[in-house]
Amino acid sequence: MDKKLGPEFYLQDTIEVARQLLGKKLVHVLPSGERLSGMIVETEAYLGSEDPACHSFGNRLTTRTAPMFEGGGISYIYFIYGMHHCFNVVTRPPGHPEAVLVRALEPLEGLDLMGASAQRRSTEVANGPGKLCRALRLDRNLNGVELCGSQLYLAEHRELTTADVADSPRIGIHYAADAVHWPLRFFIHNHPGVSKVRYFGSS
DNA sequence: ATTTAGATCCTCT
DNA sequence: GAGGATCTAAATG
Repeated sequence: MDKKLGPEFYLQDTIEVARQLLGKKLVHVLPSGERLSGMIVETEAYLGSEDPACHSFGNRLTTRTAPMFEGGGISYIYFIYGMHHCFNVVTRPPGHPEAVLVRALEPLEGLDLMGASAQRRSTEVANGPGKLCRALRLDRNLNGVELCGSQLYLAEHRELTTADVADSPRIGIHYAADAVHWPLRFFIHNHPGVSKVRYFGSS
């Protein structure tokens, strides 16, 4: 059925992975067997020790950042603002603590379980990093798990051309000095599932 | 339409 | 003890 991405995919350059994740499908199979999935429509690259916006800036190795120091192909999920989780895909070989934040999904399977309804359109239940974790039920129990497994994985879904992909500075990293302006956010141009941003226009 | 405030807790200094 | 890779609701112009 699903054509899973192989381990090699995750070892590539982080910016390359961030772009290529657009159009891919993220799948979470619950213990009950029910499937929650969505197409990735927005990502951000975090470039490790040289990136002031990255949790692993300056090779900061802590309990939280440890997954990023592992080899690419596992998850990095952290808890933030006292109530939200953020899901990342770890990239590159061991020792390069880099990752891609998945910021928004277009739900594909399990819409009812994600809280979609007539009132709440499916493109609004996972259009943000915290919201997508709630929709797919991703939390710290899934931190550091393999993304080629049967529980949580990524798969091919839609082929995109370079014309489908837009970029912008990353969101919510005002503390990150000059990196504030780096164009490391990628999203599918004109896709309704992309998160709403009130910085300067990027729809 | 845009801005502000509150929720809420884990991680690091 | 401070602040955060966020979200929602409520207040304001």
